[in-house]
Amino acid sequence: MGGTMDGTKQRRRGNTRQRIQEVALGLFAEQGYEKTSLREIAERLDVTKAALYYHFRTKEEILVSIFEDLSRPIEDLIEWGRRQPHSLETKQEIIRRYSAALMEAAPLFRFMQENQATIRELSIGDMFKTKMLGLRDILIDPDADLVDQVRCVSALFTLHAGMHVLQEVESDPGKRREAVLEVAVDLITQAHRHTAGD
Amino acid sequence: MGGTMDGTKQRRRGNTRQRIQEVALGLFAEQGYEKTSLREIAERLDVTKAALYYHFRTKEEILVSIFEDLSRPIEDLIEWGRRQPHSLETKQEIIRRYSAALMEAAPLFRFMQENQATIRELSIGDMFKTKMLGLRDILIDPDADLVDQVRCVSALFTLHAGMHVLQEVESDPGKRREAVLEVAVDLITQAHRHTAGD
Amino acid sequence: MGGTMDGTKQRRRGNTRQRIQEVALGLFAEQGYEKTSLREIAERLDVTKAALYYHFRTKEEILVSIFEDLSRPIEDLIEWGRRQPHSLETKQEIIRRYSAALMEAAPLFRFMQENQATIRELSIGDMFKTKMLGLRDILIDPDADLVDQVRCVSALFTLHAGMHVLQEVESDPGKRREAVLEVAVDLITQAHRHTAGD
Amino acid sequence: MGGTMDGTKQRRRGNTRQRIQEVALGLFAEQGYEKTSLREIAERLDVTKAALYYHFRTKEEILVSIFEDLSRPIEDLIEWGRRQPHSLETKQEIIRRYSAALMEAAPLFRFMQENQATIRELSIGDMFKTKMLGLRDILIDPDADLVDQVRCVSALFTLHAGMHVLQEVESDPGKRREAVLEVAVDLITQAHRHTAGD
DNA sequence: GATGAATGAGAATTCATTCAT
DNA sequence: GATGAATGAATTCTCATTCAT
Repeated sequence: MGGTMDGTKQRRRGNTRQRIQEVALGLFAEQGYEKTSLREIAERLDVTKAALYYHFRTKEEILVSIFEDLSRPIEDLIEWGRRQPHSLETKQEIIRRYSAALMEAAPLFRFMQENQATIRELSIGDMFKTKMLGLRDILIDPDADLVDQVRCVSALFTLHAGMHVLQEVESDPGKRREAVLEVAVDLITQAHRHTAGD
Repeated sequence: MGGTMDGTKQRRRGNTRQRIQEVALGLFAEQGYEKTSLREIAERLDVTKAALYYHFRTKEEILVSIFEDLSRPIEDLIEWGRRQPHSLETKQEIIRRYSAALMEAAPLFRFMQENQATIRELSIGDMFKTKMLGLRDILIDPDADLVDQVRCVSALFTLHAGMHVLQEVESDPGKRREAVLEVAVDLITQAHRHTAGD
Repeated sequence: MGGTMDGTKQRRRGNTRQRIQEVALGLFAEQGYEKTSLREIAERLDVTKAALYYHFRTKEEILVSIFEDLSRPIEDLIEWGRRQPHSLETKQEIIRRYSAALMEAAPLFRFMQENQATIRELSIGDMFKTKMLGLRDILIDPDADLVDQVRCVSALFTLHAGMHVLQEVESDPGKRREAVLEVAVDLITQAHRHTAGD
Repeated sequence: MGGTMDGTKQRRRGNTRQRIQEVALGLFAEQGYEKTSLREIAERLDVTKAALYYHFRTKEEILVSIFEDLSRPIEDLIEWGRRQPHSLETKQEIIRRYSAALMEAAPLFRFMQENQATIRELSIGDMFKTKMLGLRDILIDPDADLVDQVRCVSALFTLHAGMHVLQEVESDPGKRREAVLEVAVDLITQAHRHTAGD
């Protein structure tokens, strides 16, 4: 009251929307979407539930907005990939960039991996599926052997899952990521070679 | 069968517990654990909610009982694996048998994959984690390169995820499974060769 | 199974009804009537809920039967008191015998004291009230001063409540009872003297 | 009152919390705590059950809040008593004031007397016990004869119980209270005289 | 940009009770 | 003398959502 202003209350100005997204994503990733209530989100932000409704029309919209904001890099990547020749180099680069994008938005993707059942019912389920199919179409040659198609998918899964596993074996996330990346690139490469006869 | 009467109501006798498990697993896999209410399960069985509570003490107990019953083959497999030499042949056989076990209890494992966030909070989360670590300890050589360790984990993930993907590319589940299996075995084999110098 | 018989199962023969009453009273006194479920009673007896219904028609009937069985001495006491002259000696004797009767059926009376709200709604509420009025009519002279009437009621309450209090001050229940008895007799005596001018 | 509108719906504003407490206490006292459901309370207030949960987190919290609000005078009394000399006059005054305090919050204390079993399990059980022990410590001389200690406790019980009894004998609550008070003061006085040799 | 008060729908769970065997 | 299986009605409680202020 009076004074020059600073500190908690003031910093809040205008970025409540984003703070909601951050806190919500944190809780969604930690506990799951259904187990996270709006009350909990509001409490952690020290606002009322009604305040959330000023910024978002529904609970689902909070999630959708997070997804839209955080998945843009992946969208861009796919866009980029589409315009490249489907060469081995491109594929390898896609894998590398995809891995980087996953890391950037790690909580979101952890959430998506652990809440597939929920997501399937929600609108982002379709959005995500569409994106993944876009990726797949770049990586997978439609003429390829079924086994090689599986390899491509496996590469993708390896990236997705690799982030959260093996934490006891290797604690340095950088090294872990590198190893995961190597396996993924390897799988893609094998798949490509068989088909292209390269 | 035979005798004075049969039909729906009579056949029910004594197998309600199992019917609950079946229906519940179906719904859990389809909609997720939290989105499936006991009302829904009861309605589908044409009994009252209270009847469910005669057979199980909580909603969670229904899930736990399903898990315990259906995951026994995997437990047996791990037990078997532990007593074998950690040779390449053993590892390959483990992968093959594991794949078969996953298929046997496909709905359960689909459920587990799609509801990880839920499961993590529940008691079966720990049970499952323990089992997976048991499997990993058989497949992974502790001296192996980190990359090869990732390959082993990747093989496991490929099996898990492979069942539910690529349905548009190859509609025959048998062929799909074979392809998935080949990729997994391949990954395991690569990992083993590097380490064993075979 | 065959043999001479002994031990738990055999001893049960024919006295299940009574065992139900005992266990039920124990739980009713400990936790209250409403918080004690038939499931709990059955579990403690290692029989099924349905077995309780072989012996009693309702939950309330269990309580009623306990009350009827255990409050008979008090009924007898009142009967006896009615036929005596309403002299001081009689009143003192009534108090003494009543105190003894309360001790005999301590759990029942503890239960009744701590569950008055419940009992009021149940049929034993009326039974009990009738009995207490009977007692009162013997102890209280209708011509007596209001204050002396209160003294008589107070004597009764002192007996009822005195059993469960002062446990920290005096751990010997015998001494406690004696002290309580002395106060009660004293109150009755005062009340009688004033009225009778004795 | 003044302004454009009034009447039932408007008057409600802002005092719902208190109205819940009033209605709840009424029902708790009439029927007992367990037999009173939140549905009943809500219906009587013409709000939904959920509205109760906006104001109180649990059913128990409703009771606790009532207890805290209504038992403050007693707390104050004990505080006051602690600072006085433990003379006969103080003790008599305590009894008088305690009696007045009981009348002020009669429904609460009737409830507490008739639902002891319930209260024992709830958190207010301990709060109440602590208060009563505080009172006792003022009234009872630790060197006193056991019988005199009983007299003090008996005085307290007489006050508590006296309010609800003898309604058929004397219908004027004022006179009843006076008579009860006299007996209680008498008991305290006797106890004090013996010990102090006054 | 947010709050206070409330709702309607629904969740899991518990209970006394019933009845064919 | 007792059980196994089930029911119907109720209970406490939680949630996403709304809206006047």
